[in-house]
Amino acid sequence: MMQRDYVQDLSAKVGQEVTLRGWLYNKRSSGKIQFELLRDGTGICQCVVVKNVVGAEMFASCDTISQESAIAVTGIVQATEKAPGGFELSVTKVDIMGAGGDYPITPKEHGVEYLMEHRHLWLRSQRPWATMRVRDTLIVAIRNFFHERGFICFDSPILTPNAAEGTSTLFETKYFDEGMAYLSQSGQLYGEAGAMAFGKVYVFGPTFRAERSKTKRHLNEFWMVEPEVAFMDLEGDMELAQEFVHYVVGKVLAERRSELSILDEGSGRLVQRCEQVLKPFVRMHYDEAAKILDKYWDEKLASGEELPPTFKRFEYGDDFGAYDEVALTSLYDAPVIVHHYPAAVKAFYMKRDPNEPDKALAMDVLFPGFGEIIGGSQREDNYDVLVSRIEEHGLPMAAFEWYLDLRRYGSVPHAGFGLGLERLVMWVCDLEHIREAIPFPRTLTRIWP
RNA sequence: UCCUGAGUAGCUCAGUUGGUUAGAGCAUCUGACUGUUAAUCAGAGGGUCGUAGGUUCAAGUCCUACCUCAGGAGCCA
Repeated sequence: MMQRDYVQDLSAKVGQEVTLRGWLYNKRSSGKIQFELLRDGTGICQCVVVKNVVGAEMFASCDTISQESAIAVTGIVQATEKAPGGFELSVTKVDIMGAGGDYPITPKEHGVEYLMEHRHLWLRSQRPWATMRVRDTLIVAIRNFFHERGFICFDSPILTPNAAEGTSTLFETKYFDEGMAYLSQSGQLYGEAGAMAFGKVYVFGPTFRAERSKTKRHLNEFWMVEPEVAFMDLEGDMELAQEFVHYVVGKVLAERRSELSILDEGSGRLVQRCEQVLKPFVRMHYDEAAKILDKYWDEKLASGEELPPTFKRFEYGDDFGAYDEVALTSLYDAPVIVHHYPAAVKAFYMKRDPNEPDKALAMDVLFPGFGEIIGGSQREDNYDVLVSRIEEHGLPMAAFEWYLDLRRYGSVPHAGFGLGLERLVMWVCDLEHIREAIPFPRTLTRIWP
């Protein structure tokens, strides 16, 4: 591979001549001196072009370079406080490799819709750049976390013959002569097969939901990581979820400080957010959470405070709505795990607590001021019970024959959870909308670019 | 699927009670400037006011329908 100089390595090359290759991010010119900001993917470097150093001809041609033109700049690395980032290049030579033309994203305000229409170019800008680097760190941390603990990566199919939970609306496509196939909405059931084969596995892949969701927390295509562990109960599941969050968010704090600083404009707010979730999680039974919410809404309603038109008062037995999750987590400084949800509002495969038959051994991890990031449960491991659950939910038994085999042959207690990658990226980066947490979002009204 | 709001220059927006030739900043082009930090300063070009219809002497502004998008709810991760 050819010798390359990158912006991120400049601190070790002060006084040396380097050639940076990248794109013109922005420039300022002042008659006989030009400041060109070169972006190479690893960072941004200010390049100083002085007329009587490079000569009138090269100076004039530099003056014509438009935003996002591809350039190779040669010069001496200088340390200076006047340059953003602390280093700049005293330019001796500039090669224009590809002209830029009228670049649609100018260094001024743009609306989100306009930026999304140019997402393929917007990714070059600072905020998406920082966000995607945080996302990358989270992905690597997720894989490392599981590998360090003896999990193996166990890919589930994306084309599946049936709905996993039988509830969500799925994308469908023709599958040769086999009828319809559906894009996977969860790898969990396959993960359970993996857990019985390998003990500890994690499924990490794209997930598809054809719901007509229209909120800032929903994508129709997103990435989900789903660990599944044999011989683990709900208690172990909650411990794993906490350890997992601490590990991956800890990696962001260790490796992506400068990206967080770009995202919060140097306020340090994002670091504080991350440190919040490194605390021990608050755990509470659904009944306790329900009591707290009852009191919370009673007081709110009594105070006469105006509530949003879509507000619906929580009642015991309900799953939590968006307002409930935000309300509950606002009372604590750390994530909250709610467990033992009413079985009626949860999926068929979740095991019920023998001591509280109307409650599922399920848990959700709720992040402060945000809501659900993780949902998990101990799975039903008894063959007869599982069969009757499938019947109760009106699901086609034949489709679950292979799944039932897992209970026919050496069934054991097991548990797991699912975490939406983009929800985590969104929370860590404090994004306004989840669509900024993935390179090319797929939402109800967007499948382009 | 339900509720709310918005569409005016390439982009972000202003546009009063309906009233002359629809404005600003940025971007683009021309010029000035040797330390700029979204550089600044002077000038120029740039518009079927989402679409269709209606009211009126007169519509960006009022009315009706439609289209598109955004925000919120539900569904969930």
